[in-house]
Amino acid sequence: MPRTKSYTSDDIAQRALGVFWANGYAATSMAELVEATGVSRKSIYADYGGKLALFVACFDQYQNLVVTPALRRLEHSDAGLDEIAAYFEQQISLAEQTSTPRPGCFVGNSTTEVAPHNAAVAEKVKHHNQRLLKGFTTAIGNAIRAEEKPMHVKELAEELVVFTTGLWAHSRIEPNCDHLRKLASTYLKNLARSLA
Amino acid sequence: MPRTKSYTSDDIAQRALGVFWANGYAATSMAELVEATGVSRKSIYADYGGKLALFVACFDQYQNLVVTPALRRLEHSDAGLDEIAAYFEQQISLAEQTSTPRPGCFVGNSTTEVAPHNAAVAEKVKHHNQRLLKGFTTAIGNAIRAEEKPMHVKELAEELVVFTTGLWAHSRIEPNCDHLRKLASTYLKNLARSLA
DNA sequence: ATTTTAAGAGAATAATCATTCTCTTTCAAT
DNA sequence: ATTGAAAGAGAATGATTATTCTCTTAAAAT
Repeated sequence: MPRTKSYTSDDIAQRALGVFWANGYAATSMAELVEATGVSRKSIYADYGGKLALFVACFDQYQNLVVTPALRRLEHSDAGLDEIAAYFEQQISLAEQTSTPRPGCFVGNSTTEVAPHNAAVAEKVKHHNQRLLKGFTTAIGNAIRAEEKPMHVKELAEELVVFTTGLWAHSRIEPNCDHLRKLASTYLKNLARSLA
Repeated sequence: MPRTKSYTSDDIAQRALGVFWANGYAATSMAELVEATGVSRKSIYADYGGKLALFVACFDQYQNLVVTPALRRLEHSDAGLDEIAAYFEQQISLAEQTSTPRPGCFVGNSTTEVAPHNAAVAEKVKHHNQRLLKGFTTAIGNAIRAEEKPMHVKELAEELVVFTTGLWAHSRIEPNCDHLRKLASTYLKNLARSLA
């Protein structure tokens, strides 16, 4: 009778994510993916059909493995500025485990490298940004005292998404993670001041 | 006697810049460069030796053709927040002449796509960011009234550099330039408020 | 007009992969 | 032990594309 599979498609994508994240799409070869996943070309092609499809699947893995854990505290209805800070700290401490050139944010990298050429990737990028925006919006909304006017919460959250994109881009070539921490905390400090 | 050259090396790089900027490094072929520059392979290779060297040369062209004009007002010793706004407006109105996927910022794109793999490009990126930082630092410094404490001018300027990087990344996939304008003006409005 | 070098056109070359194919090996169920 | 699908190893295949080469054309100076 048939031998049972020793790994799932997700296993492949999880391991492929690490390579794509570190090197980008174009600079990652199938040979590297075979090596990094420990799975033969035959099986990769059987499960995904090709390099691009595998890359797209990595977005879901990135959400599961990186984004969801990082947003764990932020994605509660009572989250506030501390939970935004926790998101930054989580991602920076992750970056700290690598050295320059750091991987940065898989989504941010794909925004410039792949999304302009590929609709499926562009869609995933948009979805990620909306997820981030939603978390930031909740947190900033909660940080405003109820008796205050609603201000422009959505606007401030959008600003923060843009800043975040820039921060992870800088993280690629910034060797000093404490500098990244400083950038994040200064931004949040000023944000808090503007809400007071 | 010898025929004189009908174009300079800079002519080649200027035109190549447009292609690299729109498509990125990897997705630009020599065939496209030959077509876009109107210069034969022979001459491109004679002047630059290869695709990567040409790409690196495009950084200087980007400075000359795009960055320097955009920073014209900002790079005066008496520039202030209005001159920062002028930089944003200049770049956004440039973006407005294209449609999504927009080219974004040539330097920002290279930060994620090429700089991690290439030291020469990483150096150019760093240089550009320092140029931007210097202009922002001057402008923010001038915007603080003399009788105020010096605050953290450098820090605020660094924040703004990060935000700027993020903004141009977003510009790649944001169809609505007025939205980019809003993001920039809101940031500056809050910055002004924090200086008051 | 002739010479001389610049520059082009575009055909070869070569290298680099993504993808496919062939041939084994492995393992689980009988 | 045998069988049958699951994977693997890694050799072809094919496409793409950077780079080089050959041959021709163009124009400027004499």
